[in-house]
Amino acid sequence: MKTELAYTIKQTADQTGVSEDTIRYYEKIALLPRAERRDNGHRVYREEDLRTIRLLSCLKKTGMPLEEMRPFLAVSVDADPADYPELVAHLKSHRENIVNQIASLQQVVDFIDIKLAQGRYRGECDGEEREGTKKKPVSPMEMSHFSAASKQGKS
Amino acid sequence: MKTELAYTIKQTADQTGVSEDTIRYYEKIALLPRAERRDNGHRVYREEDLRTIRLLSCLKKTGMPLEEMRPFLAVSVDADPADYPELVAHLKSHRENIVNQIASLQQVVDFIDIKLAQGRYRGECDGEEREGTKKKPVSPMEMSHFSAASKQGKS
DNA sequence: TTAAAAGTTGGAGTCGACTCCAAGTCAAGC
DNA sequence: GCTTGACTTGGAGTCGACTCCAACTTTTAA
Repeated sequence: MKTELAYTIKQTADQTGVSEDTIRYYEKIALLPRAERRDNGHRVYREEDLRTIRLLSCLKKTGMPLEEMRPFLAVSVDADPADYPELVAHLKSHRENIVNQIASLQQVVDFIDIKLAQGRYRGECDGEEREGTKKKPVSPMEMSHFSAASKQGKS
Repeated sequence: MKTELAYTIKQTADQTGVSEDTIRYYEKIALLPRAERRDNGHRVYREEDLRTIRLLSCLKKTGMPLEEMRPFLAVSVDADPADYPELVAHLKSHRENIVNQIASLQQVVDFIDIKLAQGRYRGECDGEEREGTKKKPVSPMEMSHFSAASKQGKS
C-alpha cells in the first residue's frame, strides 16, 4: 500500500505554514526525522508528518525553544507515554510551565482591559502581592474563561 | 518630596528578576527611559520604575518581542490611553494576539493531557477534527490562526 | 534543445536579545 | 595610601532560530 497521499516540501510548507527552509532546518538539527526521499532525492511527506510539523508550529507559537520540543515528538510517535516515565515527568513539568505562561498572558490581557476601560490604573503581572494592590486573582481554573473574553474576535 | 525610596541597579535587578545587564540593555535601546543618575553617575530607580520593569518582564514571559512592548510602555506612564486612539488600536490588536496565544497554549495543555491520560492517541493542535476524537472543544474562532498559515510578525 | 521550475546540499549571513569584557570612576574600610 | 566593591561606558561576543545563497540535478513544457 503506497497509496497514502504524499506531499512535496512546498506543499507541506503551504499546508503547515512552516517555510521550506525551516522544515529543512528542523530536519538538519534532527528535530524532525530524516524525511523519506524519492528516487531523485526529493523529500516526501505524509499526513503524519504534516501533523508533526503542525505540532511543532503550535509549540513554537507558545514561545517554546526548539530543544524543549523534542520530548513532545518522542511522545507523538505512536508510543504509549506510560512506557517512558521520565518522559511523563517531562511533559508534566511542561504542562506546569504552560499553565504559568497562560497565567502571565491572562494578566497581560487584564492589564490591557484595565487600561482600556479607564486610564490611570497601573497594574502589573508578577503574581507577587505588593501593598494594597488588589488585582484580580485569575485562578488557574477560571483561566479557561479566556474564550469568553473574545466573544467574536476575527481580526 | 524626594523621600521616595530609591534603588540601585543591583537592588532593582534583585527585586524584578531582570539582570543588571538586561536593564542597561533596555535603557540602551530606549525601551526604558534613561534612568535618573546620582552625582556619581549611578542609576537610581523608584517603585514606578520597578513596576515598569516588571511589566516588561511579564510581557517577555509571553514571548513578546521587545519592539512590540513599546506601546505598553507608552500607556504605562500615567496617561489616559483614551487620549491616544491609535495606541488603543494597538493594544486591542495585541490583546487579540494574546488571546490567540492563550488558545495555542491551551491546546498544548490539552495535547499533553490527552497523551498523559491514555497513550496511543495522536492528537495535535490544529483544530482539525479526526474520527472519534472528542477532545475538549477549544472554540474554532481562536484557533483560526493555526490553519490559516498566518505568518505573524516577521518580514 | 533549451529553458524554467522545483528540488537537493553545505555553508554563510542575519537578527533579536542578551551577556560579557575592559577600562575607568568613586566611596569606604583597613 | 591602597584595595575592594559597586557602579559607569562602549563595544565585542554568543546563541537560537532562522534565512539566504551558490552550485548542482532532475523533470516538465515550449
